Amino acid sequence: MSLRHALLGLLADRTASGYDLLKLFDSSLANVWPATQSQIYAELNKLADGGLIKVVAEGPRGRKQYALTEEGLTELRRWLTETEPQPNVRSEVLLRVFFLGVLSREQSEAYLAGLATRFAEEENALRELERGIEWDESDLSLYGRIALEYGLRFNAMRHEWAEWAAAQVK
Amino acid sequence: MSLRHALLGLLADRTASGYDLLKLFDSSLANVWPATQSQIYAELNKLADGGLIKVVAEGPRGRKQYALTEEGLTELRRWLTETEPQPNVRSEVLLRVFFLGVLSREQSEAYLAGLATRFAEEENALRELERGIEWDESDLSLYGRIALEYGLRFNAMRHEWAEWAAAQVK
DNA sequence: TGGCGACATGTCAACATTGGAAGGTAATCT
DNA sequence: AGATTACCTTCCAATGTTGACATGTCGCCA
Repeated sequence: MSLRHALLGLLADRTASGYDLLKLFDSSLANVWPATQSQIYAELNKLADGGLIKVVAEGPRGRKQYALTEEGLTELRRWLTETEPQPNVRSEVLLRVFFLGVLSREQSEAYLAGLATRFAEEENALRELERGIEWDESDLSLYGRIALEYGLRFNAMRHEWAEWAAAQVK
Repeated sequence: MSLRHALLGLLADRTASGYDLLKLFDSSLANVWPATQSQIYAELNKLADGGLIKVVAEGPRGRKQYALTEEGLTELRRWLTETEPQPNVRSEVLLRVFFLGVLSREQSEAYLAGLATRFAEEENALRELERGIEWDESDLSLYGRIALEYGLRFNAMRHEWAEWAAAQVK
């Protein structure tokens, strides 16, 4: 379960409430590890119970500001250095490609061409996103940029692949 | 839920038992849409209840040979042409990269270099896989090759990206 | 003929994930 | 002052996913 480590990672940078974290997930982690509000609040309570994070301040409207504890930081480092990431494996797009045989060649080609367009659009959206972010000299900026570069290269690759695939089908 | 459509897709090619499908998932779909035995057998029963597939023969040891029905094929086509694939979004690798700031620069660089190696190895494993498959002129071969090409390009891209990222950190 | 490995299906508990409902407080705008 | 919007948390039902356990049959070969 990576959600707990995602929360620890965000709290390693700065303290935050569940509500803050929810927005962080929607902005910076939306394309990496999406999470819903129910999941986040539930996990925060578990982490607090387990002593990996703690409430450092209570604000208006029942706001609870969480901070990472020593144990939490240790656990985050342990996760990074001592556990293997499980390869990201499910791809609905690829699954569909597998079964294009049930459509006509024309339909398949159109499908793949549509994918190419979509990927190009996503690449552009990421470039927009990149421009909208104020990068500084922090670690989060450095690694955030590296993650974003991954997204850019990923979409460029998929774009080219889809065009190549459409040509193959033809 | 794509599992049901994965099953429909496999049955579009030929009839098969749950056991056959289980092995197909482990071989051809392992890197695209993994599924466990419990999931497969449960879903087959639901699909049969819903009339999307039907038992066409019973063999020894309680073996049930399933085939796609007209409704099943229609549903598979509908899924392909009329529904949007939800973008493949979770990446544990990328999530980890986001939080490399809690490690030292040396550790981070080593981590990224390790990724580069891993991706290169995966690319080689896919090439092995490619050689081991007997490609014919069927649709499944055509689209299977296209899917495999995706994997090859994907790993090449990740390999280069990880090397670039390691250099950035340095 | 006894045993082993492959074949074949079914069931269950636990956890992950989604989406929504519910309930409330503080700040801001008109 | 009243309405709206943003803030903030908790709970729940439904579904997806994993891994393990249970159960039994058939074919082969030593």
